[in-house]
Amino acid sequence: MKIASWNVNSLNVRLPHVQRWCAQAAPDVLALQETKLEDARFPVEALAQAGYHAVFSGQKTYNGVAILAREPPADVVADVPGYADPQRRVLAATVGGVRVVNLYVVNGQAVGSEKFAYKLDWLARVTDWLAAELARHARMVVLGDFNIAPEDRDVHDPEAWREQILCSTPEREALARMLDLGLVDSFRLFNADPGHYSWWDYRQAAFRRNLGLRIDLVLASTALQAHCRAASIDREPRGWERASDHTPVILELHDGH
DNA sequence: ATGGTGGGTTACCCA
Repeated sequence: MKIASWNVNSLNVRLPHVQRWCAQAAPDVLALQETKLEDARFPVEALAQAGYHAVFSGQKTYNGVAILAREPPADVVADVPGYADPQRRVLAATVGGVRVVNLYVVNGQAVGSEKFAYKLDWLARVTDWLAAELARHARMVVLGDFNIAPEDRDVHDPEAWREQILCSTPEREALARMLDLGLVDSFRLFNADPGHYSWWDYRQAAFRRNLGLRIDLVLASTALQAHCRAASIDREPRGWERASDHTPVILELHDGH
C-alpha cells in the first residue's frame, strides 16, 4: 500500500495537479490539506473518474482536509471528541486495515503569538486523542502538514530558523510527545541526510535554491514500522507551473499492509 | 531590518 500526503494550497486551483500526480504516482491513499473548499464544492465526481473515493472536511477560504482512497474509507471522524474547533484540520478514516489520520497542524504565525498558543493547545489536544485512537487501532498512520520541522537536519538554514516558528523548541517538544505515543517519522527510517524538504516558500526563488523545510510528515505506528518498505518525497510537482508550495510525501508499506 | 509570493476575498487575511 502506498500512502501519501500533500498540502495542495487550494484544491480548486490544484485539482489538475492532483489528477496528474495520482495518475503517475498511483497512491492507494492520498491525504490532502488546505483544500480551502466547502464540502458542497468538493470535486467528488472528478476524483471518482480518477479512480478515488473521497471523504472530506472543509470550510470556505481556510484549512480543509480530505482523504482520497482506492477503496471506500470507513469509520470517518472529522472532529476531536470533546474539542469543539471550528477550523477543519483533522480527518481520520480506516482504509485497507490501516487507520489513517490526516492532520493540518496550525501554522502558529510567530513564536509567542496568540496563534502560537492555539498551535500548542491544538497539538496537545490532538495528541491526547491520538493516544485513544492508537489504543483502538494498532496499525495507524498519522500524516499531513505538521508545520514543524522535527530537527535541524530538516531545515536549510538551522541558525536562521533557530527558535523561529516551525522550528522552535516548544513545537518540537509537542511533536516529540506525539511520537512518544508509539509513532515514528517514516522518512527517517530510510534516509538520515539533511537537504530533503517538503515545503519551499513561494518567495525568493526558494525552490530553485532548495531553501526549504521538511514539515510534511508520515508517522507510522510501532505495529506498522516493520512493514514500512520505503519512504520518500516527490519533488517533481513542486516544479510544475502554478505549483503548491508543498510537495507530496510518501510511505510505502509491504504487500498486504 | 524589511519584504518578497500566492490563494483567497475585497481584509488590520493566512500561509
